[in-house]
Formats: sequence, structure tokens, C-alpha cells
Amino acid sequence: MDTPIQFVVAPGSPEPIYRQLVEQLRRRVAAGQWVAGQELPSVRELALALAVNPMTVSKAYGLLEAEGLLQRRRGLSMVIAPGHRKPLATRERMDQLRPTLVRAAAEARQLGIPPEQVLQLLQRLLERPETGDPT
Amino acid sequence: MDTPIQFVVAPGSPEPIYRQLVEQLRRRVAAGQWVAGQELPSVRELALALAVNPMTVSKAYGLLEAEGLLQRRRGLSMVIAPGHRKPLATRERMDQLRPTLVRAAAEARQLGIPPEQVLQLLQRLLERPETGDPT
Amino acid sequence: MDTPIQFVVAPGSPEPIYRQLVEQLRRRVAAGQWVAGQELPSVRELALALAVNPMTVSKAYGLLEAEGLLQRRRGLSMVIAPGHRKPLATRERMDQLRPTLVRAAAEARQLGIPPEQVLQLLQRLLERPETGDPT
Amino acid sequence: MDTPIQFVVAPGSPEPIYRQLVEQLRRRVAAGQWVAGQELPSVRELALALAVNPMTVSKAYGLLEAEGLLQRRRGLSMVIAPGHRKPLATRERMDQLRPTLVRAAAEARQLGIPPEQVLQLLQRLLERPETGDPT
DNA sequence: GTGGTCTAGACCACA
DNA sequence: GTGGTCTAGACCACC
Repeated sequence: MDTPIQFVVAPGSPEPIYRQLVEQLRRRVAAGQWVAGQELPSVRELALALAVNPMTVSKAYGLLEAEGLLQRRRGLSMVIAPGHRKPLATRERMDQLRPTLVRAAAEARQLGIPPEQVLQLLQRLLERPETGDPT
Repeated sequence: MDTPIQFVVAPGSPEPIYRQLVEQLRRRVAAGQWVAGQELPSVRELALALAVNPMTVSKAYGLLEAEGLLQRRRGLSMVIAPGHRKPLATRERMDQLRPTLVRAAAEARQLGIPPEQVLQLLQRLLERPETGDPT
Repeated sequence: MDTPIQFVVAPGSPEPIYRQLVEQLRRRVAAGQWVAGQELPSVRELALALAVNPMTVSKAYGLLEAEGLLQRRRGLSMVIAPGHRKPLATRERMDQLRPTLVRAAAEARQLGIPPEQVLQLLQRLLERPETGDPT
Repeated sequence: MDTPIQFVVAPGSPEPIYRQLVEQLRRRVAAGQWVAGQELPSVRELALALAVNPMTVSKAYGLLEAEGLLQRRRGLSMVIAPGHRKPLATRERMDQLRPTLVRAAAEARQLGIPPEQVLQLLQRLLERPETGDPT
């Protein structure tokens, strides 16, 4: 309630919820939007906010900890691990985005849609997101 | 037999193989790249070419038949069903592409990458596909 | 039932079961006792044999997959990932053992037990294990 | 104040800190290294020195007091309880060490390391502790 | 208050 | 048959 919950989740998506959380957090740290030392919402708090089982959130946090992105502090809530002070270089963030764009390009090509139209649509979506912040 | 296999498959992808096949074919018919009456590779042939379990190919064909996109001809290989002579209107094809672009836009935003750079990369990918034709 | 279950688990231990499994498998692969391509017992089978919840086994397998030691094959049981053909060099296996020995040495020192006696006891334990194969 | 702090703590370890403290003290009393009447550092002092939450130290002291190993003196710092004048018999100290050695032996066996090498490494560690005195 | 572990059971997706 | 995901709920350990 104090800090607004920064996560969004699409329960109907084929992508499992815990993975949506993992990737969202990865991206936000890469962007520097979340920085080292910052506290995460507690498992229970986030689970409540997302109307999701606490174990699902816990699984996401656990994976991120194994990955070194989060740090556990016994008895306290988790924080972004040190060593994530600054956003990644744009180049590296682009690398994270690339697979999705590769896929988009492949689909567009198979659909036979001319590049200009694809770019135009993407531009519009980048400027005003359709829905709040879907993952 | 003498038609080159037009399908590509990413076995490591989280997306199930049968679905990759289904959507690929849907897009190619939508684009008018494949038209009514055109013969598809046989289940065994395609499975062999893609190094995939024949049941997987069979499932994809089955779904497409149920959808009305393919037609089974006893003893012969499947063909694209009649009624798919012409490509869909661009507008409808765009609608098929949109979800992927929505997702790309959301990721780009979370990564904090400026729109121009995203568009630039996509443009490059549209012009010069990286790897053959990954789905 | 076919292949004997190679795992042992101490349910009363403070070390969580899933972690016992993870480390056991890591060691056995390091030792070359389990090699690339080898099939693991299925989640349900192992869970049954160990009288443990399937999710617990699944969690262990999942972590090992994330680590690259196991590979998932859709619809089939998991296998040891390629690239684990040969046992690790003795030196590397020693490195895996070292933390436990460091700890043992520290405890012995704090207890004021003379080195010869510690070594003697360990030797006896190495030759004839007390209990079957406790983790 | 003028006694050097004899405790070491590994904050990253899975073993809870309070337990590290408890067992360390138990071993040192068993060894006769610390004897009845000897003063312990105050909770605040020790907590400060170890960079640990005072409640953690307090919990350790509390457990040791309940166990009869420490004695609280109103307003003064705690001392080792009387009745701990002499070190335990070697046999009893060995029993305290045994579980750790059993575990080490099991790991070594699973790693397929020959006994001589294990013993050699342990010997080296007993003679020349690696790092100060890790628990 | 925090996170972690485990269970029992349901349901899905893939081959 | 395989593994994966999620839920609801219990219990533990740490601070």
C-alpha cells in the first residue's frame, strides 16, 4: 500500500505467471528503474495485490535470487542485489529486446505485410500503449 | 516431394512445436503465399525434414483441418482448402500481427529503450532477416 | 522399478529435501556415475519411491535444468544434459568437497581434537560407511 | 572489552547465525578452551563486532543459558557456568564431531574421490587453517 | 513481520 | 505416459 505495486500480470496468458514476474523484474533492473538496495514488495503483499498464490510469487523471487539479481536478507524483505547500480548499456538492453523483434519481423514477413506498415503500427504502440502495461 | 519444405521450427523454444507449425501455416495462407489446392508435405516427410515426432506434425495438421484451413484427401496428401484463393485484407493481417507488436512495445518500454532505436532495429530485421526464417 | 532408484533422502535433516536431491545428483554427475543422455527416474516415480510430494522432486529437477545439468524433453523424462560425458577432473571434484572438509577441520580445531584422531575416524568412515548412503 | 572477540560468523551461510554462535561456544567449552567463570562479551558488543542484529546474539545466549552452559548475572555480563572446569573426554568430543565427518565421507564417496586424497586434504586443512577460523 | 518448505490435489500441455 | 503450473493451507525458522 505504501509503495505502489509495480507489477502487472496477465493471468490468462500462456506464459506462466512466475515467469512474467521474473522477466518484468529483469527488464526493470536492466533499465535502471529498480536499483541496487531497493526493497521489493513482500511475497504476501505482492501475492495479495496480484490475486495470486504466495507460492507463485515466491517461486519468481527464488529464481531471481538464484540468478543473483535479488538478495535475501534473513527475516527481512528481499532487495535488488548490489552490482545493479546502473542501468545496462543500451546495447545490452537492445540484446534483451532483440528476440521479440526477431519474432515480430518473422511473423510480419510471413504475413506479407510491408515493412512501413509494421513500423507505423509499432510506432503508434510505443507512443501510446494500448493497455496499461501488459506483459 | 519436390516442393521444398517451407517450414521452420525452433525445438528449443517454449512455444510447442505443433503450434509453431499451425501458426506458420495460418500466416502463409493469410498472406496468399500458399493458395487453395496447394499440396502439403506428408506427415512423415515433414516430420523427417524437421527431425520431429510424426505425431506432432499430425496434431498440427489435425487442428488446421478442424479449423477448415486444410483438407484431407483419402490416400493423398493434404491440400489447402478451397476458399483460400486470395490473401486476407491487409487490415486483417495486421490484426494477426498486433499482439506480438504490443508485447514488443511493452518490453521496450520496460527496458527504457527509446522508440527510435526500437524502430531502427525492427526495420533492419524486416529488411535483412537474421537467420533463415525462425519462428 | 526397472532401474533401481539411486537417491537417498533424509527427511528429518535441516537441509531441505529438494536440495539434498540437487546436490546428490550434482555429485554423481561430477563423479561420472551418471552420464550424458542417461534418463532420470520420472518425477512421479521418484516421488513415490522417496515417499515425497511430486512437487518436491519437480523443484529439484527444475533447478538442475536451470543450471544446465539436466535437459527436458517434451513429453519424455529428463536426461543428463550433453556436455557431461566424462567425470570432472579430480581436482574439480576436490573443490566441491572442500567446503565440507574446511568446516570439519574448523570444528575439530575448536573441539581441540588432535589431527591424528580426526583423520583416523574419517578413514574408518570412508572405508565402511555407517549407514547406507546418507545425505 | 579487553578480551578479543573469539567468534567468527559466516553471514552468507545457510546455517542461521544464532546457531553458528551456539555451536561455536559449545565446542570451545567442550575443548576446555573456555572455562567456568570466564566472561563473555556483552550482547551489544558482540553484535557490533560481528555486524549482526543484537537480537540474534541475544537468542544464542538465551539458548545457551537454558542449556546450562552460560549463567546470567544481573547487571553484569554473562559467564561460563560453573561445572565446566575441565574439557570433556576426547571420546565425547569425537561424538560431537562425528556427524560432520559422516557427511564428508558420504560426499566424498558420491564424488568418487579416493580416500587417500580426502585424508590428505583434511590433514592439510587441520594443520594450516585456510581462513582465520570459519564456522 | 519476513521468506522457505512441504503437502494434497486439480488441471493443462506435450508426445 | 511425461513434466509444468497453480491453489489452499499448514508449519517452520529467522529477525
